[in-house]
Amino acid sequence: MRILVNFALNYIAMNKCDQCIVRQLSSLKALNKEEVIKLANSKTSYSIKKGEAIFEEGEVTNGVFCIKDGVGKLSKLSANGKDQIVKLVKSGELLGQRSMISNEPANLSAKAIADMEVCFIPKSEILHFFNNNNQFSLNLMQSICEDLKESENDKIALVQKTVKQRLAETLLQLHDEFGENDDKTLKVQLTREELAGIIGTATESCIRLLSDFNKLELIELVGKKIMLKNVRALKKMAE
Amino acid sequence: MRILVNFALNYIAMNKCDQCIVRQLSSLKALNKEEVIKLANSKTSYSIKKGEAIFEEGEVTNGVFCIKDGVGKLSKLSANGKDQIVKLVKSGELLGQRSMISNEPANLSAKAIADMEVCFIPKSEILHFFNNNNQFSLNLMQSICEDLKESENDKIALVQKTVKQRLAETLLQLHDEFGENDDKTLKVQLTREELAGIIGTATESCIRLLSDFNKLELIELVGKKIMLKNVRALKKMAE
DNA sequence: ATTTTCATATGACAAATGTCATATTTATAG
DNA sequence: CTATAAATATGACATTTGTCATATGAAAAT
Repeated sequence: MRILVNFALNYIAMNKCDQCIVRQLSSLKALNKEEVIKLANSKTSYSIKKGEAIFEEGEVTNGVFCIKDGVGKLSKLSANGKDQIVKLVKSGELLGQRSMISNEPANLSAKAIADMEVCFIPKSEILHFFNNNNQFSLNLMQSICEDLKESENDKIALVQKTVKQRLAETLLQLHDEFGENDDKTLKVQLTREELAGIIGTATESCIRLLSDFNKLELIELVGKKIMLKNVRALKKMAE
Repeated sequence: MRILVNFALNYIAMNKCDQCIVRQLSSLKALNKEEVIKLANSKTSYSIKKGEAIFEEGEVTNGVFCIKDGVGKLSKLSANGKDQIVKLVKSGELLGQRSMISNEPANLSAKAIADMEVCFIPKSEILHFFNNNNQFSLNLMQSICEDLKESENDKIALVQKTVKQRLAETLLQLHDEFGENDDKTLKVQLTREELAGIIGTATESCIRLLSDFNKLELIELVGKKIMLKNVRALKKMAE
């Protein structure tokens, strides 16, 4: 009887995580059934409203966050009050891996750009998987390596490209990564300020260039939303 | 007899790597005696003259390089012929970890800034250690996380700080990381062009600012060498 | 020793970008 | 439904930084 109940409970627990998009897309895909059950029993779920923080710069998180749904930004506030966005994160990704591995407080703040559903996995679980599942540790490593490569390339783009080029590049990336709505506008809904934060420029410069792009018919501004009209020309501009 | 010879050979082999600075400072410190012997038997050593490349962007390296001695730069050439330096590396560090883990050709070129002594460790060895030694894999992971954090902070500095601030910051970092000669000048001997490549600006701008710093007595230019004269003021300027 | 080459230095100017002021539109609170 | 606040937009201007020209100094080659 006891065994049967445990089996049922585990079955329910596992299902919660086994079907999850994060399990399918992230390093967690390497976990076996047993590990997924362990995961399902130790995680806690949260809802985060647009604008709210998952964690702030300097906070000790002691675990990682799975993004089940929504979009978030990793950013750092500068002395002059500007928020430099380092990376956008979306469903299927993990958050807070770096600080956890380094044993350091978060270097960046994580905030929701669209309403989010996240799960928290305590550090002890992740380290257990890391030490007992080579494929998981390799996956985790590869995902951090991917972040590093992207960050290095961003760094180079910041120096070697103009703001105009970086805007064109970023619009294309947002389109690629997040897709478009039925009306062909970009699915990620960023304010001009946030977009400026990604390309690393002043909000006014960003708005001005969007206007220019609009006049050149590279894009169309539909209210606050942005529609890409000439992808080929944008690609050319980005180079 | 055979056993004795093997013992002697292993003893010699191990010594080669066991006493090495890279073994003491890098992720390799987690290796046990047996693993060090395995390492010593599979590595190959190279001398690299100042200016020469260890590997070039796009090359498949299939392993990592240990830096026994010297200083190198990781950089990427831009369309307009400028060399953006992403990171400096010095003795005790590993090189090419990211590409190896990601299974990708090198994203950056590695060149010697001062004559270097390096060892090459094949990928198969590193992966073997990664899969069989948890402390090693954790160390490797932490070192990549460290690179990621640094890269993200650099990215933010590029956007939020002026060229002047970045120059001040970089001079202080070079002093911290590489130390000074007997005559108090910076030990890393970079050309103005390379220094410009680190802070991400034009060579002329870099030279001009060094002149300004010189006039303000923040630094002193001793031929091509640089001596920090007012660290406090430089720190203030960097913020 | 002298020529040639390369790194450093500085001036003059142009281009890119940031800042501040101020509309105008859109969203939010009461 | 209006009042208020916030986001978007644009102009005018200042500042920073890059580019090109050219000079000077130092190192390398002949």
